[in-house]
Amino acid sequence: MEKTMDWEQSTLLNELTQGRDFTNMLRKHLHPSSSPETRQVLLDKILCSYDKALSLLNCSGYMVETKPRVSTLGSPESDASDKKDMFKKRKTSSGWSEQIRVCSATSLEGPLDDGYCWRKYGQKDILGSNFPRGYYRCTHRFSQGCLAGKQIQRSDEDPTIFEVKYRGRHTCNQVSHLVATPKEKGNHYREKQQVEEKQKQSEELLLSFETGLKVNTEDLDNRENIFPSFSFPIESEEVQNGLLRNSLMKNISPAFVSPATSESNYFSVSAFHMGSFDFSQNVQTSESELTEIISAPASVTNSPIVDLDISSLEKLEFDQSFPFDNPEFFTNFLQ
DNA sequence: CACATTTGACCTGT
DNA sequence: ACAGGTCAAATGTG
Repeated sequence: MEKTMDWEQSTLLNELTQGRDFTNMLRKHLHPSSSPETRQVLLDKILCSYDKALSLLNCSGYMVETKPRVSTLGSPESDASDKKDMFKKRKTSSGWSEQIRVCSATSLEGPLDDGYCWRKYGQKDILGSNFPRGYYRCTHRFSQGCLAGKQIQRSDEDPTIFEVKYRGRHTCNQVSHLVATPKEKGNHYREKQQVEEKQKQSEELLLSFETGLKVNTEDLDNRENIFPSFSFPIESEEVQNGLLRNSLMKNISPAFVSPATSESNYFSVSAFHMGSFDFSQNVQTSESELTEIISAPASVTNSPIVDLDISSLEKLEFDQSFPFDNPEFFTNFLQ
């Protein structure tokens, strides 16, 4: 099996090379006779490549060597020595966001679906904790280079609460696949189940918005690590100045915002689609707002993801008066 | 068959 | 030495 370090370096190289190639292509399409659509597509691809490359550098938790190196993917001699290197170059063990507590009031099954496909790669008993901690990474880590990861651990004090930590951001396309297109291979059955499940959950979702989804965030000093994959479509001055924050944090219930990266709600799905505004780095949130304790009905926590038509959301451009807190909006949306 | 999960071993940082 | 994070072979699942 290939080693992480090699895979990351190879992916990084790949993304940068792609970015350069797309840039060259874009240059060829700069003359007026070329279609704007083509230029836009190329631009998107370039940005996408940069995003992935940056994710690899910043979010992976690994230091990337500067010296050029031929990919050793799959080569036999890479195994023993490279494995050592891999760990040597690992940065400190942090890099996880602060924990987000997700309450599952009646179910002990734990938070299930946050709209992303996770693959469990490990579990550890943690000293002083009654419950083991599960380690997950994005299913599309190897296919799409998505470096998002999360930890889930059941709370000692309240077993109905799950403490979730996130790392990295999603650069994969899984949500749209899950919603719109069938997979070419593999997961047919599971994904079909998920989609059907989500349709069933639409009604629950409505209820849950009215009931109030609640999430508790704790120890939020390190705010830039919170909501690592949370993105919004706009990058206006208003956003930078925190006006959007006000509209998001107050007009939308905080619960709607907080667990977006996490275990439960629709927002995480839409956020993924909505582009480039990095919530975690642009939103400054007051202590009181973030430490507010909230809890959720199990029906909500377990999987209130709904496959809304994100393009419609984009058209709304997140007007400040956008009626997120108005149940009618969702009623209309879900019909 | 192709995935995902489980779990003991291994590695790193403290 | 220990704890936390990850790997990878074995096993499970649809």
